[in-house]
Parts: sequence; C-alpha cells; structure tokens
Amino acid sequence: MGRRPCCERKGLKKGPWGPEEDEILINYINKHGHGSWRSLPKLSGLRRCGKSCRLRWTNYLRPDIKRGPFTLDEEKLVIQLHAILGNRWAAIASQLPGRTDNEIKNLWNTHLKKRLLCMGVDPLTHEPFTSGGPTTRPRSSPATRHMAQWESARLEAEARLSKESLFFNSLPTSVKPDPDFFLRLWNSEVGESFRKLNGEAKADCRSPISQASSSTKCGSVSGVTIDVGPIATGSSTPKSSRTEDPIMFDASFSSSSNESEDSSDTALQLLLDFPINNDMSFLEDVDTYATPPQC
DNA sequence: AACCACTTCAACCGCTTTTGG
DNA sequence: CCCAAAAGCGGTTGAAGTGGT
Repeated sequence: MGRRPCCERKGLKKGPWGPEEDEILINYINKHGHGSWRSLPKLSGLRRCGKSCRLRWTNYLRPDIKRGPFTLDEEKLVIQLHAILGNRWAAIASQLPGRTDNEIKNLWNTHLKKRLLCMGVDPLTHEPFTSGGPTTRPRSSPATRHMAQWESARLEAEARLSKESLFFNSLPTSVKPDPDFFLRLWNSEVGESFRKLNGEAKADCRSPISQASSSTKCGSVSGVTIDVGPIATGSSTPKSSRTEDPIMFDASFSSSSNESEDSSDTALQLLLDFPINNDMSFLEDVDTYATPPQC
C-alpha cells in the first residue's frame, strides 16, 4: 500500500495559481488567519490542497515578502550562511528578512552555485578545487579553513549544549540557545563588535576573548546586550514577521557552570577566529566572472 | 520566422519533525 | 509514552521565458 495522500486529490486543482485564487486566499487569510492549512481550502472555497495553499502563501503572497533581485549583500550573506549551515534553506532564509527558503534555494541552484564553480570553489564544501577537480583533496584558503573550523566547532558546541539541557532548562526561556544560536550570535552586535575589534587591534590583540579573561587591553564582552533577531541586510528593510527574543549575553550566562562557560567561550572564540576579510570580493566584480573562459 | 537549447522559478512530492489528544 | 495528524523542509520537476542560430 502506498503512502496516504496528503489531501483528497479528487477534483483538486494543480499547477500555477490564478489571480482569482490568489485573491481568495489573501482575503481569507486576512480575515481569518490561515488557521489549519488542511481545512483552509474547504473553508475558503479554494479547490486546492492545503499544502499548496500554505506554499503559495509563504512563498508568494505573504505581505512581508520582498520581491525583486537579490542585492549583493544578500548574495554574500547567502554564501556565507551556506558555508556554515549547508542546505538548510529555511535557516538561511530566517536570516534574510523578506526572503523565502524557496527563493534562496533557487538563487543558490541557479546563480551562486554556478558562480562558485566558475571561481573554482566547490559549492558543497566551499573549498577551492585543485587542478584535479572537486574530488581531489582541496587546498584550503584561510577563509574556507575558518569556515570549516567554525562549522565543526559549532557542531561540537551544539552537541555539548544538548548535553547541558538540564542546565539550560533552568534558565528563563529568553536565554536558552536554539540551533541557530551561534549563527545569531555571529550576526549580533557582539559578533560585529568583535569583527571590528579584531580588525582594528589584530596586531596586538590576537584573541580578544582570551585577552578579556586575562587583561582589559582589548575589552570585555561582559554585560553586552545583543539583539539576536534577524539581521537587516544592506538594502533590506529591518522588518520581519519572525520576531526573536532578545537575549542578554552577560556574565551570568557563562558563569553558571564551567561546562557552559566552555560552550560560550567556544562560541566567542569562533567569532574571534572567524575571518574578518572573507574573500567575497568576486561577488562585487560580477562582470569579471560572469563569463569566465572555462564557464 | 522557426526551431532548439538553456535558464529560471513556482509548484509539487515525499520524507522528517512537531504537535496535540 | 504512543500515535496520528499537521506542518515544515529540501529535492526535484516542468512550464514559461530567453537567447542563439
């Protein structure tokens, strides 16, 4: 016996949505909210599967959708996030207000992947190809090495955090890390301040966090309030329907246990070690790479 | 103008995860 | 805790659009 269909197939319309269907869906959701997607088609009078309605709304009709081409900043961000998160399109989309996972997935598959390939960068690993191609051992650039270090350490820290669930369960919900914790930390004011700090004082401040623990020369992170909500990219408007609880990153967060101190130290160390100057310059020089000889 | 190859992206499919009884 | 339903997610498809010959 095959899989039970997600909805009653008989008489349901498939394929592209018409303007009148869009209007019905928009009007219904504006009036009643989407409620249960499964029951929405019946209630609204649409002859569509609930799943199809949800997809149409979330990918196209939602009022906070930002249409139009991706900006350079957005493209850079997608590449950076993909290096960290892989094909977790929904997680990537959550960092780009107004963009959908489907849109980002399409952008990646149609543009960015090809551009990376043309640049000699493996879109899967974000490591440069050697002359032998993608299957040979890649030669890491500092930026891509950091990407890999970041990801492996992030996974390690995540695993540790899951072990520490007892500790975190005792915290208020607003300070509990979620799977995107480190990503949001990186995008936060803390991440930004460290990027700046690390850039300005690299010569005499190898690692601000280690300095912070032993000296005040390079500053301290204690007591910094970070807003870990979705970032506002270059030209995007800072609105979002997905609001995130701001969290306080302060001494109390990391001093409650040695284990958790390790975790937050790991996260901050990662922020510090993350390259300030990701070599994304190729994106800004699109013409140079739009038609490379081998592509 | 007609044909073909290629690209793009909205929509679908089916698997996984979450939720609620 | 278990199970079914619902929602979420990522991979894939195919129609429409575009450019080249």
